[in-house]
Amino acid sequence: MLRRTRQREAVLSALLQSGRSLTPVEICELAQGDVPRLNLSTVYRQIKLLLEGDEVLRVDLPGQATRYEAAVCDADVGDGTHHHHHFHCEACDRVFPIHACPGAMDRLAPPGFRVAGHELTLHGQCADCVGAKNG
Amino acid sequence: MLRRTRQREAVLSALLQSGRSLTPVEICELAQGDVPRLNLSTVYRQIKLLLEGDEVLRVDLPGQATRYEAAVCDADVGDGTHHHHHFHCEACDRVFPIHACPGAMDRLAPPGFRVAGHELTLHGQCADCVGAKNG
DNA sequence: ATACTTGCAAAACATTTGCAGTGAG
DNA sequence: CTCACTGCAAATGTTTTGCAAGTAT
Repeated sequence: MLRRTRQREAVLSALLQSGRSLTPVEICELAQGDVPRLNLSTVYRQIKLLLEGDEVLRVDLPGQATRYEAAVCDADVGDGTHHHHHFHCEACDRVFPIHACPGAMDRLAPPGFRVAGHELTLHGQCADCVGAKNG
Repeated sequence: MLRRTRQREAVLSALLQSGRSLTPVEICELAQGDVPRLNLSTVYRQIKLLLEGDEVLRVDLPGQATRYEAAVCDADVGDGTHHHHHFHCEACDRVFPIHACPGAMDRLAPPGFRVAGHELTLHGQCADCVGAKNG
């Protein structure tokens, strides 16, 4: 059975409040705002529990450290689709959710292939980093 | 410039002969059949070079160690664009190149974001596996 | 001969685990 | 009171790097 602990709340809260995907280290640093002595091990243990409970999603971008995000992101569309994509900022290395989708990808696959789903990752610079560079 | 070395051959050869995705450790063990003193560091260095030359594909399955496979793209288009995407077959676990691209992704990013590029991964079942299942 | 490559060891980074102490139920 | 959870340190696993020696061109 699962206990309700401050650490658990802090981890989930960090994920929810950030509104984006976080690495375990980022989660730990954020959550330490609530629980200063929070340990990375505990973050990993909570992530594992939260994954099993489908409260967080694993975000695995090729070549990047594994990140996690709250399963119930902002305003959840009621249409049943959690579908979204990611933007990876090459400057600050943060990952943002993108609630848009070009759709109709199925045509791209070779004939005979059955497309079950897709992942799209944009990369470049986020608004913050574009701003920092130009101004 | 790139030199043609026994280690480079051995790494590529291991990938080609196995016919599947391998972890760096697996590659190293296999390639040591050709070059006994082959080192893991060298495998990683060769992988990096081979990735840049599009001779090898990275296969990143969530929760598993990163694997690599030979990018034996038959008929390679000579139109100057190396841009392509990937299809991951959930049945046979192979990765295929897709020489098509929906394009115009830049609109999907939030305002202020600068999009430098994108990666698209389709997943489902390849023609072989669809055929094997139905017939 | 030149300088890209290699092998080895050690560093850097990511994730897990043992264990004694803490705290939720 | 119990037992799951926590913090810390140390183990494990993955990938990168410094450097002297090796080798393709």
